[in-house]
Amino acid sequence: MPELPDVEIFKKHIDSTSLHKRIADAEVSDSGVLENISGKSLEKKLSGKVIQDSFRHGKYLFLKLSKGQELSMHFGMTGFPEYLNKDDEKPKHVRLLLNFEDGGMLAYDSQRKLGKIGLFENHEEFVEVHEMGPDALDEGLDFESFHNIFKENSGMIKPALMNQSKVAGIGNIYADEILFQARLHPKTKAGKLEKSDWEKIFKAMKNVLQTAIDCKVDKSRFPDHYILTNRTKGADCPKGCGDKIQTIKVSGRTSYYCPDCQEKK
DNA sequence: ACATTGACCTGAGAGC
DNA sequence: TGCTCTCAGGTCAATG
Repeated sequence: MPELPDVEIFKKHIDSTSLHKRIADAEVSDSGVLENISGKSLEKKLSGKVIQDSFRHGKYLFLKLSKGQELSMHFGMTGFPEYLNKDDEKPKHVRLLLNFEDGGMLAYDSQRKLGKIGLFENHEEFVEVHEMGPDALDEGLDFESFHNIFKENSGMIKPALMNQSKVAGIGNIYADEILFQARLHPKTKAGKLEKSDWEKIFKAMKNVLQTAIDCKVDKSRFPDHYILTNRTKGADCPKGCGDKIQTIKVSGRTSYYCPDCQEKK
C-alpha cells in the first residue's frame, strides 16, 4: 500500500504522535529488515535520541535524530508505522519498536519484510546514493523539468512513471490512476507522446497525489470518477463511458484501465 | 536501453 | 475445516 500519499499520511501520523520524544530504548525483533546496520548496533544508536524532525522523499520516510543521523524507513508492500500507547495491542508483525521515555511506542510493522530500515547521515545523501529522482510533489518539479526527465524515454509510459530514479513516489496504484485521469493507455510508448500529453500526465500526477493526501488515502473519500475506488475487473468505468474496467499486465504488474477512455496511441 | 521474469517474504482469499 | 493455488500497492538482479 505505501506509495507517496500513504507515506505522507504516515509522516503526519508520526509528526503528531512521536516528534520531540526521547527514545528510552529500541527493540529490533527482525534484523531482516535492516539495510546497512546490525540489530544490536541500531538499538544502541537509537536509545537516548530524540526524534527532532521528519522528511519524506518518494516512498521513503526519514526521522532525524538528535546528534545527527537519520533513520530511513521504507515500507515495501505491506509495511506501516503505528504509534501505540502503553496498553494498546501491538500490530502483528512489528520489526522495530521504539519505546519512548513517556511510555508511548512507535512500531514499524512489515508483514512481508520487503521494506527496509537504515541509518544514514541525512536524507539528501540517501537520495543521492539510491539514485532517486525528485519527489513527485516537490514544488521544484515544474512541468519543464518533468518533461525533460521523460521526453527521451523510449519505453512504455507506466513503467517510466513508476521508475523511482526518474520521479520518486509513484507505484502501481497511483500510476494507474494518473494514466486513467490523463486518458492514456498504460502501454503507450513514451516516445509517441506529444507535449500536450505530457502536460496532462503532469497535471494528473500532481492532482491525483495531492487529492489522495487530502483524502487521507481513505478510499471512501476519493472523488467518484477515480478508478482506484473500485479497482475491480469488469466494474463500470467511473467516467460513465459505458465500458468496463479491464486488467492487463504491464512490466509484470497488474494494471487496471478503461479500454474506451484510455486508447493506445 | 528496455522488457520480462523470478526472487525476496508472508498471508489472505478463492476454489475444491 | 483444511488443503492448494494465486495474488498482493515494492525493488533488485539476471536474462533475452
